[in-house]
Amino acid sequence: MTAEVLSRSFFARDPQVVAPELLNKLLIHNGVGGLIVEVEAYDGDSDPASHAYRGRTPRNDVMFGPPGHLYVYFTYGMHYCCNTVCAEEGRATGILIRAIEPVQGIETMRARRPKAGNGDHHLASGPGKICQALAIDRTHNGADLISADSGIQVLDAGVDPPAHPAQGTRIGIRAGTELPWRWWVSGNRNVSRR
DNA sequence: TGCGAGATTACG
DNA sequence: GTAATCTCGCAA
Repeated sequence: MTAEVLSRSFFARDPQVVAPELLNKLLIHNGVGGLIVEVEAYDGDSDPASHAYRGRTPRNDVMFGPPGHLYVYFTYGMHYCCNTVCAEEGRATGILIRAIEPVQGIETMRARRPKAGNGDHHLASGPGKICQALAIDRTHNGADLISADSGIQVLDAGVDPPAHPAQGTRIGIRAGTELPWRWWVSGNRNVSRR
């Protein structure tokens, strides 16, 4: 399998452009990961659903930094969610990785997700589940996805994004609910809501 | 310094 | 339908 690290410039574009192109890319942490099959775009100070909507804070600081880094946040007292930072430095955008299709290290994922039951499509079919399955937490906030140092990378596995990804509104938000900034691989069983 | 809400998950 | 669980960010 060919697998090349994505370039910084791949991420240095509008999140609404990058998001559908992230579908079928490989998210890997230390040999454990899979194909991205569901994403949501968040567009900084123009997007009322974004954590950055009300300006820069310690929590959302990474989103204001250079593209190609990982923004990890903790929510509901128990879950981590991870995003890829996009656009130019100073503009706070992120793409929430909502679901992946397990490909590598599936047994490791299963051990980390004892509540997943049978079926690979329960291992990482949600943003909190991904971080459990890939062991991503706040220590990975700001990790560089281009450099290999962090152990977390987004790779081009040689699978093209879908020519016609499914698109709809984002999940779990109160504001900006009308914006159609969620994309997923149509029919994939790993998508968080089917 | 206090308090409300949260880009969720799992179980009843 | 709703409990679990804790951090952040704004208001006072």
